[in-house]
Amino acid sequence: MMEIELPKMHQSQQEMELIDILWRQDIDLGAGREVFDYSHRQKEHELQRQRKREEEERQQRLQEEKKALLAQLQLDEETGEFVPRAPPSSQQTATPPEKPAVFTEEDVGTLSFDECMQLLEETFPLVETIETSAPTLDPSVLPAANSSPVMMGPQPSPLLPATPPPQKPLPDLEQAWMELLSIPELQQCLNMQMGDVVEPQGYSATSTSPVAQEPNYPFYLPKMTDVITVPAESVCSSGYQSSFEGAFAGAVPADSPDQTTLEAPDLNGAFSVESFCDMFYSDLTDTTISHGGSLGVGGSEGTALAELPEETPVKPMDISEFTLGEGFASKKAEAEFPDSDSGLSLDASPNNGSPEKSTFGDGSFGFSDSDMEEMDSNPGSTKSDYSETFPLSVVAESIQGNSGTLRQPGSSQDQNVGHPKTELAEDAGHDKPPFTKDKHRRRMEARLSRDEQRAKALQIPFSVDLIINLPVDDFNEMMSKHQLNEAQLALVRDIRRRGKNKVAAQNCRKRKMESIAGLECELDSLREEKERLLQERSENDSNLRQAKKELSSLYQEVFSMLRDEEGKPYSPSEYSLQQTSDGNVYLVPRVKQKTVKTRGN
DNA sequence: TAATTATGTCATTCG
DNA sequence: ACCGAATGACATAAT
Repeated sequence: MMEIELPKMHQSQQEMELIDILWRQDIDLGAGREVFDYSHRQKEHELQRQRKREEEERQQRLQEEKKALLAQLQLDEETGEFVPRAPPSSQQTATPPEKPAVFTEEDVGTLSFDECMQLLEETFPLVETIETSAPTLDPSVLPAANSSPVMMGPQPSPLLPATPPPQKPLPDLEQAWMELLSIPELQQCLNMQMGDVVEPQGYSATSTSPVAQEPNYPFYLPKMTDVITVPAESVCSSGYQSSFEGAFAGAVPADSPDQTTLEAPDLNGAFSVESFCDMFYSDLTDTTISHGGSLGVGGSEGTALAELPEETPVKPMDISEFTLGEGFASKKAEAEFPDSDSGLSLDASPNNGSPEKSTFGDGSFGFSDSDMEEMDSNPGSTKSDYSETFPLSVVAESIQGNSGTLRQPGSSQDQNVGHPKTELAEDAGHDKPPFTKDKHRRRMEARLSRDEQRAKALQIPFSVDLIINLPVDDFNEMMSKHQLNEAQLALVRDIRRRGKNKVAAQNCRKRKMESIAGLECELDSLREEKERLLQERSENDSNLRQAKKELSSLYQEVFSMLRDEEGKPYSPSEYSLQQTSDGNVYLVPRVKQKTVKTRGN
């Protein structure tokens, strides 16, 4: 997108690096590096071809050797780190050797790959051994489930189940496999290898390192450049094959109907990436999804596989995304924000002319902050220009911090791995409007970095963060150390003011919300108290009524017991009983107010 | 398309 | 008087 133009505009090394980063992200979208730097890419292609050839040769040698003696394969592979790597170009080839490489490195004392192979050969007839590869998949799952939890790794599991059922039902082979598996040593060997294979992938999926592409070869960690250079096909193959090949070299080939008769070594060499992918995906598409593994997702888009390789190398984190195919576009978007840091490029419109920006970038101090504002406010063009002009992010100082946070989007991808299915479903749907949320994010990011853009435009030598967060003294000191023109000073002051005010506004709103929440809470408590008091009052009223009632009955009882000198009862209308503070009760005439002392307490 | 929400910014006030 | 924080009001973008 926007970034594409950058290289042309800025040739500084730093920017080139940034471009690289962007490209890695954009690669997901399907943007070829050539877009950014054609010559560079060509070089990479050449390198790739060379590597491919080398690896192919190596693989051939290995195969021959393997035929002769598997044991040697181990040694060879270990010595040659690239052997495992071979899969990228001709993925298949590496499969058998890979196991040994991984296995042998870590397990010296345990059963060697060669031994395992021998066991297999013993168990199965020569020709079938190869065919068994397909059935192997089925059994492969079993051992994993039984003994090693590692097997549960997202990638292997989906693969395994997918291949076996559709390809070939070979009951005999399965039985044989079961028998083989029953051998504890073999189990151990397989498990370990699976573990090796799976774990790295799982790890890689989350990590940003390119390793993800090459899960099978933990030792082989291609540099970013290497990864990029790897041809799309090679990557694709490596990504997938490596995942299970390590565990069951023969399995994959077996899937392909044509190659059933081939021997394991041949298979490796003969296998073309495309065929492999086709076979694989055709199967996977149906079955894998349930696994939720990244691979399963990929299955949805079998056709896209060819494209995968290109994109995958750049994005280490998601093997799962392979399958997405179209979904890549969306992923691109995600990836973009992260790095695009300023995310300025987001709004970039095709129309945007870079030239104007260049003037900007030159640091035309002419425009003040207010001017900048106007430009920002300007709907399409100006803003986009901005973004284009400084897509790469802010000042070098701030870059690190920002980029760190921004890259977390990578984490988002990681999440994708976690929930590939949903993501994929969404992504796969639309190629053209790949991201709505992305847009939002981008804009948000662009917004955040507005001041950063301005700072970049005026070539402010400080990071925005620094400008905003530095204590007054330090800030003044920093300013004094640099000679800034008026526009720069004004901008720095504005940035600091706005930045602080922004934080203050956020705090203020936060406080306000908290205050509201507190008031609501207080309101609730007051309501509760009111309720309680009302209930209490009603209880008191009822008690009071009861007391009055009892008192009245007592009064009447006492009063009725009183008699005058003649032994007649007093009339309640003429007398009443009253108790004084001292506790004495008197019979008081109601009218005359004449008191007669009846008795004392 | 209008209403709502979130956020940034400015102007002003307060300590 | 100055500075920074706090806050009301407004603008803008997104939902």
